[in-house]
Amino acid sequence: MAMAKDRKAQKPVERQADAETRLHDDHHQSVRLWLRMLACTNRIENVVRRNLQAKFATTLPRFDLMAQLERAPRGLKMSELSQRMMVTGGNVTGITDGLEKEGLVMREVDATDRRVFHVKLSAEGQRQFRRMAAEHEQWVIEMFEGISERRKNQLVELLGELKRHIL
Amino acid sequence: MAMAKDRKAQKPVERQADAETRLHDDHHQSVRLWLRMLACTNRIENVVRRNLQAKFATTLPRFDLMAQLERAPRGLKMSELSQRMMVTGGNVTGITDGLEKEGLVMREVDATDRRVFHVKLSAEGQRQFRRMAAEHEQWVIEMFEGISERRKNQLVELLGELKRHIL
DNA sequence: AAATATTAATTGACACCTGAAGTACTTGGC
DNA sequence: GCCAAGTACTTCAGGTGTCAATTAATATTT
Repeated sequence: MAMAKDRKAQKPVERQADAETRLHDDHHQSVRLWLRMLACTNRIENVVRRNLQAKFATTLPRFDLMAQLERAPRGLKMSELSQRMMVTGGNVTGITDGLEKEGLVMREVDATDRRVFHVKLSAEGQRQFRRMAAEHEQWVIEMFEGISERRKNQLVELLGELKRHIL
Repeated sequence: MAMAKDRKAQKPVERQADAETRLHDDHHQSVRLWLRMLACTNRIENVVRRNLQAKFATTLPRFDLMAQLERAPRGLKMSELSQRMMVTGGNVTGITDGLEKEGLVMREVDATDRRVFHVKLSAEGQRQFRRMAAEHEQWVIEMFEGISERRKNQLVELLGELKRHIL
């Protein structure tokens, strides 16, 4: 992706000795960081997606939704799912429809607010998710197994800070 | 080998729910790392996508394809685009169709092999891409601007190693 | 040269995802 | 009580993405 040629800073930046140089380098630095992160994510995501398809005939979004529900035995509202999965509401509706049709999740009406649904894993959904989750963990571990424990810790820490910063 | 939980007793502040919320305490560190990376990537991607839509009425895949072409003035084959964008060939066909219809790219036939196309940016495509790329760079820089230079360097380095390992 | 295999790109079926518009319900001010 | 504003979810159109099957051209084998 990306990268325009050098671009003069448009922000009022102090003209210290090497300010411009540092800013200039920073441009390339951030974009490079972003592209590299994106490349890593895409590769891992592709592997997980292909494995889910090949071994469980399911998809990443379905797995993701079920993973959210597994942590919330009392169920989650559609809006909560939407927020946690970082996707739009309309999307959650579609994925939930599919899973419900297959009997893996169910919508339960709220006692006091008839607009909201509480989505839960069915017994079958729980069984299936647990089988998938165990394998999923192995896939991820294998992909990261060339990286030392120490570096993984560094990455977790640095990405944690990044995550906090970008809100 | 268990991970250090960062459940700081300090802050009763509710954590923003996201992909990482699916974590159990006993999940492997690699899974934690993966989900955190995914969360960061998703957030940044969402910002870029929304900006591209709002300011240029275009999309991330289109931008991505044009970015690849801008770096290859002699053009790229469909298969090369597919490989560099890390998506399937069928997908590239669709995106290229759209851009071609809008006159931003063109397919040129190969002199010796009539199966291949060389996709190039049109003059208009170049103009438009350069405008977008400049802004895109700013968006990325702004999102990363809370992170120190040193940490960005560390991230670039660590992600580079990760990228090499997962092939 | 003819038959076969390989390669580049496209197509079609299906799932995902967004943004905007629509429906049903609840809430808060009067 | 009424009604406007807000909330929870769904629907719809359009672009993105996969895989598998197909078409067309080139390479290889015989």
